[in-house]
Formats: sequence, C-alpha cells, structure tokens
Amino acid sequence: MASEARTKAGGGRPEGGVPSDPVRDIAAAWERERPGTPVSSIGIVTSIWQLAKLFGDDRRRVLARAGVDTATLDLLSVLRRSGEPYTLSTREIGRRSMITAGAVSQRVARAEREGLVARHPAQGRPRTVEVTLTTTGHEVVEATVDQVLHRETELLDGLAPEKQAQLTDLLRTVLQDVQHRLGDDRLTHVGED
Amino acid sequence: MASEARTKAGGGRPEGGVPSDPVRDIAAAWERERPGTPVSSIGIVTSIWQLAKLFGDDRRRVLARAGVDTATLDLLSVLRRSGEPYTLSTREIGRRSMITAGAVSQRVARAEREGLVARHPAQGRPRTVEVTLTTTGHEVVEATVDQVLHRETELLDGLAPEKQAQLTDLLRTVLQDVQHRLGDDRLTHVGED
DNA sequence: ACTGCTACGTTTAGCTCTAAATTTAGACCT
DNA sequence: AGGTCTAAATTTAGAGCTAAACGTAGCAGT
Repeated sequence: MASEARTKAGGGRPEGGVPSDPVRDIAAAWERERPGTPVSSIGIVTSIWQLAKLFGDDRRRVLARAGVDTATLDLLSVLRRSGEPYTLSTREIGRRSMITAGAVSQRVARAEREGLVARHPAQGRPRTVEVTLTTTGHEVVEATVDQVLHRETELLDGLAPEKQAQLTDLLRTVLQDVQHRLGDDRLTHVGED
Repeated sequence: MASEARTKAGGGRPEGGVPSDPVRDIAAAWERERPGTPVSSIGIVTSIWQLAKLFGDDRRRVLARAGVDTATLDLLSVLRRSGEPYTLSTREIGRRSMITAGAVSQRVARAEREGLVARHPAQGRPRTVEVTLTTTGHEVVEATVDQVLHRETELLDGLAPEKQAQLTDLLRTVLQDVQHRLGDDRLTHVGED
C-alpha cells in the first residue's frame, strides 16, 4: 500500500536510477485498486492540470512582487493586445478570457477602483458596456508583461525547440477538438462585434 | 485593430476555410502591438491553461449532478488510490494534490462535516494527523470516478491513439523539467515519512 | 530541568470564481 | 401607446484557494 511514487522509483531522490513518473503512478494505482477503471485520459489530463497549476502559481508569485494580481493582468492584457483604442465590450472580454459575465463585472470593478480601466456605455449598441485601458493601466501592462512571458519562456527552456513545436501543435489540435465537443457555444459568435 | 480571431479565419464558422487558431492569434497580437515581446511560450502555456480550464469546468459540471465538488472528489480519490487502509497524513495529501497545508485542512474539514472522511492523530508520529476514508466516502468515489474519467476519455477521443501517446510523453517531459526548475522543494521529501 | 527551536496542523483575512437572482433598457406586438 | 420579451450587465451567496499568523508539542543544547 501507499506504493504510489515510492515503490522503487525512489520518489525524487537524485540518485539517477529509474526516473519517477508520478502521473503514470496515478493511473497504475487506479488499475491496482479498481481494475477496469478507464485510466487512458490520465496521462494527458492530469499532466495538463498540474502544469497549469505550476505555471499559474509561478505567475502569481512573479506578479505579486509587482503588486498586481493575475486576474487583473489578464484583463489589462486582453485590452492592450486588442490594439487602439484599447477598448472591448464586457461580453467580448468574457469570451476571450473564458470567464463568466459575473467574473468580468468583478474584474472590471476592481481594476476600475484602482484606476486601471474606465467603463462607459457603448455608442449605438444599447445595454452594452465598453471597457477602456487608462494610461496607468497601459503602463502596468508594459511594466509586467515581458517579465511574465520571459519567465515562462525560461521555464520551458529545457525542452528542445523542435519538441516545443511538436507540443504546441498537439496542444492546438486537442484544444480545438475539445472546444468543439464542449458545444462550442462560447466560440461561435467570434467574428462579430 | 481587433483583428485577433477575426482577420480571415472566419472565427469558427464551419466553412472549411483556413482553420482559426486563437492561441496563435494572441502571440501575433503581442508582436503587432509590442514588437519584441517574448511570445515563444504562449503556444504552450496558453493552450495548457485553456485546456485545464475546459477540463476543470466540465468536471465540475459532471460532478455537480452527483452532488460532489471537485475539491472533495480529489481528496477522496487520493485516499482511495492509496489503497488499504485508505489513510494518509495531511502532509502527504497536500503534496499529492499540490495544494497548501491550509487548503488541506479546509478540504478535510468540509469532507469530515459530510461524513466522508475521519481524522485521527497518527500512531507513533507526533504532531501528525491522519485522514481515513469512511464507508460513505468510499461509496462516493466508486459512484463517481468512472463517470469523470470516462467523460474525459471521450473528450480526448478525437486525437488518434498514437498522437495521444506522443502528447503524454511530451507533457511528462515538460512536467518533470518544470518541476525541477521550480525548486523541487515540494517533491524532495517524497519517499520518506 | 530549562530554554529556545522546529515541524506540524489549524485558523483567519482577503481574493477570485461560478451560478443564480436581479436590474435595466431597447424591441416587438397588438 | 402600453405591455411583454429579451439581451445585456450587475449583484449576491457560497465555494475554494493562498499566504500569513497562530497554536502546540517534541527535541536539542546547555
């Protein structure tokens, strides 16, 4: 029992023996405990989940030093990237950041409180609110984005460029496929607005 | 402006033209707006992030129907997988689930309130608390795990088995590498205790 | 034996998210 | 014109998480 990540791989001791593989151990544990458990997705889903956690935690720490939080930087980045006049509807922000309308409202409210964005009703399109980057908000993006992206490039440095390209391709394929299967609704009305 | 995801790909309309690639568009937008921005990590990090979000949201919806939340199922699963006697220290739970000690305390408290786990001081090891699956907790795992894993297998069905294997391999490599670079501290004391 | 030290778990404050209820203001019928 | 519908944003309730402060209890050195 409790053989997971301990049996013979040495659980991380740097002795150069058999390389440990915690994710594979999870699938093996399910099969040992419940033969027939459908484990084939674990090697992909669990790795993705753990990588997202590692990258996310790291990004939070990097940004904390600059006094920003990840949710706010995400909002500012979406606006910055959209180009002049750095303005998007809240609806569009939600779609691009993959969060609910309520989350958009709260992100915008927080950022507005700090003077990073401004809100105003859209011309011609009723019931629509547009969000614009302020000068301060623009400055915050410029001061932090490179740091974050450069840091993440470093973290991936160990993987040969060729393999990085392979991985990028595979992930793009999976992402598109999964989006389709998850009823696509959040992505069908892209080209408009 | 706002050419992101709009320029010519048609933004998801199923017309069979140039396939849209929202992640690539993000890198392109940074380069257009801020030439020199280090965008090389985006194809990997952003895809991982979005996939984690899609899988996570979907899992939450699947589990909501069964009246469980993802954090609780994660706790129960770790215990279930560890095998008889379905018991782990809170420390070990935190390490395996990649969450802080405080988060473990809260997860365990919630699950204990619902009668899914029990807490008791460890024999022989002072200051250590062990958490055990109750019969009810065991039943909840059995009733839900297959559903979740099967669903995720389905979501990945579109990718040929060969490519799934390739992806699994690449992700394992990256995961190990990134963990090393992130000072490893959370993983060095694995085999012990 | 006494005094810090250290390793563990818990509690607290604050942030962020989702889902659901609520508000708001054009648009459509008759 | 007046009532209903609908599409948008916002607010609210509640779940989770992290970081940091706290409590606690063996242990080591003198």
